[in-house]
Amino acid sequence: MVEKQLKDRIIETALTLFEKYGYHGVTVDRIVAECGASKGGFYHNFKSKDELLYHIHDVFITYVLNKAQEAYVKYKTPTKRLCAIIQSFVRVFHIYKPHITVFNQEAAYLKPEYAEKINAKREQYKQIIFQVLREGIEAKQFRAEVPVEIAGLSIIGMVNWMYKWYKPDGPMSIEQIATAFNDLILHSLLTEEAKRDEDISSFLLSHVGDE
Amino acid sequence: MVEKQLKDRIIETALTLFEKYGYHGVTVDRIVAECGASKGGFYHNFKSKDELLYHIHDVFITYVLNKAQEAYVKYKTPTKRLCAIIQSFVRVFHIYKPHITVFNQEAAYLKPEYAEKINAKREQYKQIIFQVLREGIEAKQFRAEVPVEIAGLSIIGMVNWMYKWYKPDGPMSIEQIATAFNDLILHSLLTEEAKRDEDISSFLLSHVGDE
DNA sequence: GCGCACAGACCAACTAGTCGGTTTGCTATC
DNA sequence: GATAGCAAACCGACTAGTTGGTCTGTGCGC
Repeated sequence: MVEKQLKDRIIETALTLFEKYGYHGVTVDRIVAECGASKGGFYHNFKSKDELLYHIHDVFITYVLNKAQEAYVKYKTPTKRLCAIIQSFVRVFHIYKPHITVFNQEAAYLKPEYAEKINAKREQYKQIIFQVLREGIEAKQFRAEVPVEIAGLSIIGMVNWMYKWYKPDGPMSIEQIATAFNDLILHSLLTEEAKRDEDISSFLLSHVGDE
Repeated sequence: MVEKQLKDRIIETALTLFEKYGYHGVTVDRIVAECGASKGGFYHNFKSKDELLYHIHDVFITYVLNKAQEAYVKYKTPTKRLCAIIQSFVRVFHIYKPHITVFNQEAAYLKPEYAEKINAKREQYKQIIFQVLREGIEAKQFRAEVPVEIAGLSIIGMVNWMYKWYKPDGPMSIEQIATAFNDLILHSLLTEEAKRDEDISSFLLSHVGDE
């Protein structure tokens, strides 16, 4: 624990390089050179370059899926659940931006056996979002006309897209971004009655009753 | 015009393959084999594999940028402009889905001189969206609290993300998807007054005054 | 008979992965 | 607490296979 293990150093270096140059734009030789390791050290820790790619994917999706499940269990109303899930999703960019970039860019290059595992978790995540949206409509918090699949995929899309523009040292903090997303998303989902609910409208940037 | 030229056949084949296996997952040999051409034929039409990648990027971004500019000129109010731009954006998936997949997945592998040209157009597109959002806030059609950049990037993100899930033979038509997007986006942007405007609320799935 | 469009054998460079060997750290023994 | 023994961690030269790109042609329209 005193020193960073080689495996971690390799992952860290690989992430930085993959994020910038893409999986195929970086050779194993480059990775090991950049972190002062060797070919042998690399293949002692990973079965293949593919396994490293899988590992990066898995760390991120496992983490974010856990966070969503935690948020789902912790809160009891659809609106609160959705906001908590989105907030946790956005927050991940703070720690895992390079992972997410690789996850969104290089998934196509995962070997079938790895892709299968990752896709199963990806699918689970999607289903949680869909579930919350359905519950929200059921509970009359979200508009009945909202198409669950489109709305769910839109949410996933707009947050995931952050990997193209989010800069940790940008003008807005990660919490501000999460709040802005929640405001936009809730405005598009909530029914008029729900917006008038004090408990719910607290997630909005401005309370509709204020004017 | 009587027969499909080799260049077009190469592009078409390359697109199908790139979409499925990624740019680096497909060799030049594979492309030419699959479309009954030869190495010579390929390099007669393209300076390099990179140029083919650039060409695919350019066709799509040029097309979609034109469509956005046309929509902007054709309509005069922010809401109409935004809806028309989004509609045109979504419609592109009907024709250019493989282009868009490659565009979103493989941009990192463009050689610097090509990347520069593409990014300039990409930036232009972003600015049109931002502009319309600013105009909408100015005209009091869109809520003043809406953060222009976040909202703009969200819109671009959610539509672009379609490349991950859109299937031409899915349950919803491209027009239905466009309508659903517009409904979600307008609900998140419009002021309460604007929603009561007959002319504007016609873009919503259900008119708020109906209840 | 000239040049454009294309064919296909060939090449040089690159890269993931291997393999015999060395170092390091831990444990049991005296 | 020195030492021997041993396994895991790590090194780096080497290899086999792959791939973008070249080059010498060849057929064909005008």
